[in-house]
Amino acid sequence: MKKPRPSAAFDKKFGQFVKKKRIELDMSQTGLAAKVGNNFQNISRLERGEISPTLFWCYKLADAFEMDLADLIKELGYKYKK
Amino acid sequence: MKKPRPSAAFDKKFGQFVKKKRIELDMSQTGLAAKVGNNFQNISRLERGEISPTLFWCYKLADAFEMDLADLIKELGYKYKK
DNA sequence: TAAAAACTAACCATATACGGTTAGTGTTCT
DNA sequence: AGAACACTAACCGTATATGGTTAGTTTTTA
Repeated sequence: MKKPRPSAAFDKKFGQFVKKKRIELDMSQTGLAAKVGNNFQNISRLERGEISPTLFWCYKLADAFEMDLADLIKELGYKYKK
Repeated sequence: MKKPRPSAAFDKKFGQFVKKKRIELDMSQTGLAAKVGNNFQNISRLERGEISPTLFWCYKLADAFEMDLADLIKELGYKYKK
């Protein structure tokens, strides 16, 4: 068993949130990928919490969801505690 | 001349914003690094726009600044245009 | 002025992200 | 049933991030 990234729990929660949003907007992973200039494999990995998205990535996601990143973050509601 | 990352302009702006915030709060790069569990070299790289921080990273930064990430993003005021 | 601290910048090794490919599963549609 | 679509999951090669080291410059402090 290899050790998880420090961001593992956060990434998983964020991925689930993205998936929920995407489905609410009736988009496929392929469709979302096209909007953010990425491929559907990475969308899949993101939603499963396998990767830690950059802030820039998240901006493009928010754009695809037609909302401000600040609002997306607020909706996510994750509170980081050291 | 090697081609810049697509996020280059964004990263630079974010880095400048972080630097401004850090100085306002009278923190050194070393001090900030300690708060976010990182090293000062990476803070330097971040501020110079050399790297593209993960969303998780940004959460810890916001925490070090004692503010919500959503508010930090709002203050940054960057609007991504595809 | 001299020492200490802060920062930039290169380099290196390792970890993670990324893009693409292939394969397999499940669902929907005709 | 068969075809098309959506998704997961592995693999591989390349790019980028990360942590650490070293060196050099600027700024602050004594």
